Amino acid sequence: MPELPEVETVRTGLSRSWIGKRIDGVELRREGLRFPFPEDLEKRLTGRTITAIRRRAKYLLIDLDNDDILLSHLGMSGKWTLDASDCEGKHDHVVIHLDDGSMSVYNDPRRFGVMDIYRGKSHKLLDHLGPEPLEEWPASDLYAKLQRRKSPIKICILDQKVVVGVGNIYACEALNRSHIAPTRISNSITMKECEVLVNEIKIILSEAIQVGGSSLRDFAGVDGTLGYFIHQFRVYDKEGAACDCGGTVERLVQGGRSTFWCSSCQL
DNA sequence: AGATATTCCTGGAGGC
DNA sequence: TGCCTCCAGGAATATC
Repeated sequence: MPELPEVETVRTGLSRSWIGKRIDGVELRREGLRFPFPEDLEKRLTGRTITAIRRRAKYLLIDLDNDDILLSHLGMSGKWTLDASDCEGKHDHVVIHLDDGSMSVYNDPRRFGVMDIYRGKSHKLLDHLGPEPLEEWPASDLYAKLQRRKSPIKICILDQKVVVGVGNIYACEALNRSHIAPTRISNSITMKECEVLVNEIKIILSEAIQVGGSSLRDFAGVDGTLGYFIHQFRVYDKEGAACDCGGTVERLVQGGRSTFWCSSCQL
């Protein structure tokens, strides 16, 4: 579900409520999500105070007062709810009880999410990740990576080794705004086009963060509020609709996933 | 190494 | 109403 703007929206929401709170209890309702939970997860969380919440790519990094880090990835359908009134939902997998008496609930129907705890600099899932698009990310870095590859550009920008945080929606939207066809083979993309694309990715992610991300089926902020960026979509899930240029939005499948684009203005 | 297909899982939508 | 198939915001893994 969540791409960088949605995860960032969750990070902000969790930060407001969690920082400075102590975890008084943890309930793990199943063995794990995408991967098994570490055996000592409950023990390592209980009694700890949350000191900060960071984001790396689409991962939430929850810093604890003993230098352990709780890692949470929302997968396609994961959702954190703060101040939850109940935790008996069918897919309520993890419940955290805080010292103010509140409950935070992690719900994830498809269970593609990840929950792990680690200490130190690196984690297996974070090791290979590419640059953060909203931090230092020069177009020359993207250009160099695209030169070495021979996949369609859409596939490349979804690859977290090339750049992190861009998922299917924002990949489609950024390519449309950049007037680059998703089918273009990566090593045919010029430096000039990389500059445009890097710029558009930065802009679209920033704009989406400003309005709380995009709410399609599952996504909502930690208090249930919806993200409004869906109203800014120009191509995503709009097959047959008119593009701004007067052309018609088309759909194709790349890497088993839907791509929406306009062949009139994306070349 | 890089490209591609497969895999995990549930639920909603649409066809009949 | 029910049953079926297809599709969904991710990304590790195996295979060539």
